[in-house]
Amino acid sequence: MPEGHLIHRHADEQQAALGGRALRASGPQGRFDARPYDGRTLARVEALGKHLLYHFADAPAIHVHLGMRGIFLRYDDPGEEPRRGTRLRLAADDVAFDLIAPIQCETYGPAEVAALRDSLGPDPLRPDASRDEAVRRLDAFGGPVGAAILDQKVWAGIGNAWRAELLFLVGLHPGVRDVGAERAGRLWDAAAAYLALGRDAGQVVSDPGHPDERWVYRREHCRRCGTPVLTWQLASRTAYACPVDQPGEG
DNA sequence: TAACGATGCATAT
DNA sequence: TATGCCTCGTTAC
Repeated sequence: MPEGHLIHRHADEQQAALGGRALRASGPQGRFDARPYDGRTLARVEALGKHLLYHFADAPAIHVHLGMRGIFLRYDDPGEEPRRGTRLRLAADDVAFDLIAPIQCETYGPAEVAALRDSLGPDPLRPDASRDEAVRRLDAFGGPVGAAILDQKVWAGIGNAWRAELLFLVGLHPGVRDVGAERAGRLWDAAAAYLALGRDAGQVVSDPGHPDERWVYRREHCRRCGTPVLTWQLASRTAYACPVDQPGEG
């Protein structure tokens, strides 16, 4: 489930629980050497799109990407044994967070942190994101809008479920190529609003009155009009669209 | 209980 | 293009 809204949720939760505290760090699985971090103070947990950065005062950052399978487990008793395969445990005296099956968990020096920031477009959940820059990057992308918003260099944090639902919400077919500044701006505003709802709810929310429902994502029929949902491959992922509510095939 | 696909993407081929 | 992540929910058997 880890699209950007859940990464931000993890960052917020772990910042609140662990930020500013001296931590016990361990790598039970053996694939990540956590010893340099044991006893260090965690300055800040930061989300950038689907990436997490753990900043320490006197040590390089830790970079984590969950990929599709990565998860965090929270233990309110840090004495609990980590389950097999735990890549990283960060613990205070009253809580522990275990990282399982991430696609990336590694030490990042300042240059790597800077390169990561450079590689990502604006993140609709970050207060420092520029709407103008987001519109510029989307408008400048040559291909279909459904490929653009999955490209993390264009916007950071959107995944396949949000692609489907956000494009539905603004009535835009994923194949449309020349979105223009006005529609790009409306799509950005929807992303910022709905990802915030999703972060707070802990799931994709595309209809606040029915948070467990989707409009087209992984549906047979459009939830609004009942027309069969079209599916095809776009940017190596399954795209979903209602031909009635999202006209204008690219 | 097993198979399968999935909300991601780095890495190998 | 294929595969690997100590995964998970749903579906099929």
